[in-house]
Amino acid sequence: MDEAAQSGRRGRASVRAARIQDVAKLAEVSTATVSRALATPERVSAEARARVMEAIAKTGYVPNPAARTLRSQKTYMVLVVLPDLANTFFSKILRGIEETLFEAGYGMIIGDLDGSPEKEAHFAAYTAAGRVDGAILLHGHLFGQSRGGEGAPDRIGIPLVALCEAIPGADIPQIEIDNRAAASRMTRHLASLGHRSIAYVSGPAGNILELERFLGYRDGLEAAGLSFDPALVIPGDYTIESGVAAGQNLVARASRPTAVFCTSDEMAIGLMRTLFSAGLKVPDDISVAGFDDIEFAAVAEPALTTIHQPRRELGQAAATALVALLQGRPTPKRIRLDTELVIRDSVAALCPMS
Amino acid sequence: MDEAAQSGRRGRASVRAARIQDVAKLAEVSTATVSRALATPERVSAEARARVMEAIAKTGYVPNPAARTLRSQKTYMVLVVLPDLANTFFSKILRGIEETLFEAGYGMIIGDLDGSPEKEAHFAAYTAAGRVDGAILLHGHLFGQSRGGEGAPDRIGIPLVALCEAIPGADIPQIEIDNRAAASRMTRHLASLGHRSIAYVSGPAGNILELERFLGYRDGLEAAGLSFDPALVIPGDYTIESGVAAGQNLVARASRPTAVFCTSDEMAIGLMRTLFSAGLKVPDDISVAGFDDIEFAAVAEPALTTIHQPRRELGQAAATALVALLQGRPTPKRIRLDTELVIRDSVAALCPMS
DNA sequence: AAGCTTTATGTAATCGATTACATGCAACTT
DNA sequence: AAGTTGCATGTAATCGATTACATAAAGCTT
Repeated sequence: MDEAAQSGRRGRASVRAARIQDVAKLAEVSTATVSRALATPERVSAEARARVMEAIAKTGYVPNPAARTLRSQKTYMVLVVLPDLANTFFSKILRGIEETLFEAGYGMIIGDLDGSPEKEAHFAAYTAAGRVDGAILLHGHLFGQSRGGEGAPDRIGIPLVALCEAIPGADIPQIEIDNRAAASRMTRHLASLGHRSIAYVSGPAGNILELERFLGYRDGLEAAGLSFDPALVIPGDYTIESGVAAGQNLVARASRPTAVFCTSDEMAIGLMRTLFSAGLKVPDDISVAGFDDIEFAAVAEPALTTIHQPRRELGQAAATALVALLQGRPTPKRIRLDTELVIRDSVAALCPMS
Repeated sequence: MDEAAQSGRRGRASVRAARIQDVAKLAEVSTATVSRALATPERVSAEARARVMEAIAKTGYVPNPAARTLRSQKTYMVLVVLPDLANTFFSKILRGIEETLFEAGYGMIIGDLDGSPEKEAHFAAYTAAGRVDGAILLHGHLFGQSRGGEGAPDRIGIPLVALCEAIPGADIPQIEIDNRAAASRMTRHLASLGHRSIAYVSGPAGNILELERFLGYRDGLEAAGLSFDPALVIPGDYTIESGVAAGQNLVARASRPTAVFCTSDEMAIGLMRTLFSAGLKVPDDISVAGFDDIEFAAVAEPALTTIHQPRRELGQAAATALVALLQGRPTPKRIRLDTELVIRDSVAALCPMS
């Protein structure tokens, strides 16, 4: 049952990878010296180092990660857990994470929950099994424990960082934007254009982001001297489909709000779709605002007024914090990056006549 | 320099993970029996197995992947290399891959080239270092060798599968759609609606997908009795931005085609954006077709006529093929999945008057 | 010059699993 | 009853690195 023979590849790529022993023999030093030449070059004489490097180049030696991990108990791998990879909001965040981790010598494993929380257990096992040195969590809670609960100990035992969705009660660094302030800002922007009836399309119930943004929406209403009307809150879950559904909800109403604040661009785009199909015009008949500033926001028709999140920077900040933790350095418990109100064409001043 | 003490976590999560020895001791068997109870249960007596299982449950034992890999030379990890994670086209493919790999007991590492081919070397090192058992390549060529070149041996030495972008001359399974036929189909569809001047927004030069689709475009023209006009080919690279640029190109022209076939939905959406900004109406003034059928295609304004690719199924098929390879089973060299022409609102019949 | 430090290197234990080989015992054959 | 076969299990080698400890040589101190 020789694999190489069986697959008919013998003699091709089946040359065994070089081991540290091969390098040591070629350089006429011990394996310890080879290892040191790579990890702590200053502790090896210049000539020995040169011979080792030459031997490495000649053999094409690459340290075996499994052996290295087994001995040093370090995987140089980080797990990134996110709720939905298909959500374009995350891709640029991942970029930021990946590039920062890469520079620090870490690889990245992506754990896509794909909307099914059961999968979380699967990825929690990754950490438990020691497959990764640390994890960045974008999905709003810790492994194992369903939710907060007075200082429950994190049974994971590896450094964690929460990104975007702050985890209440967890004693780990949190990297986020000020969702509440941003939502308030957008609500006030709409109000400042004369809108007095501003609907709100929410995120998933119980979601921390949603909580914050909802509070911001209410803050904004209050600051503008508008009263809160529960009938203007339409449930959503950040997906295009829920935006479409919210649009249908809106279209079916006898009296409609003049502006709609969707807490994700996906929902805003889905919602606009429904409005168009119903013959309504944006922003003439109704203004629509989004949140996130994904790539498609700028090219939507009409171009979407939204809140810009520094996605790449968020990823970088989270990765930087995690690497600090992994290297035993301290890191701030809470990092907040600034958002920006991006004014495009989907929101217009309310015509006094309507 | 005790890490646990330093980070102040001692006594919390710093309980050492259970090893196979701990389980063996508790179950009063040897480590070999524990290992066998997990890998080949039928070779262990029922009672021993029961004791082992109980001990595993009690200790929460999870085999150390590094140790397992070191000994068995299997990582149970697969690398997926793709050109651009931010391209929404890939996310559902990844889903299909991930779910299939997961069922087969494999994990997935994502290698995002992020538009910079240099990164390929980085991920090639993953395979060389034995971090993964196999790889799925979505970026159109093999590692190391820049391009084809008469039967160059794959120096990687691990099973590979090409997905979406067939790799010419490579002796590995290819999973794809019939890009040529699909492009031809769309071109004929446009022609059948009376369009005689059909522009083509291309993918990146040299890209295999692009090659195929371009051939399909020409097939379609020919089938419709239309002659090919090089002036109607506008360069693109599948991104929104290049679609925007293609739109500007179009707008600037004195005489415009009546239909534009964009070889990605992203480009189609970007292009429509530019047309709107220039005061043109889709599909009244000009018809626009896409390719891929990403999520946003259905909610674009107007909804995009495009080619639907079975993305999840493509991912599943690729993963299935790779797993077969990894397990020494044969797998077909070429798998082609069907596409579908999705007719929405961005393409209209040409008004004879114009 | 004896003793101490520093520097460079080698030897071998170690990480935690898998698995080839050995062993003991029961069941079966003739 | 002796020999054969097969099953369940244990012993120990092995994967390929890192690193604690040992050692040797060179440089310093007084």
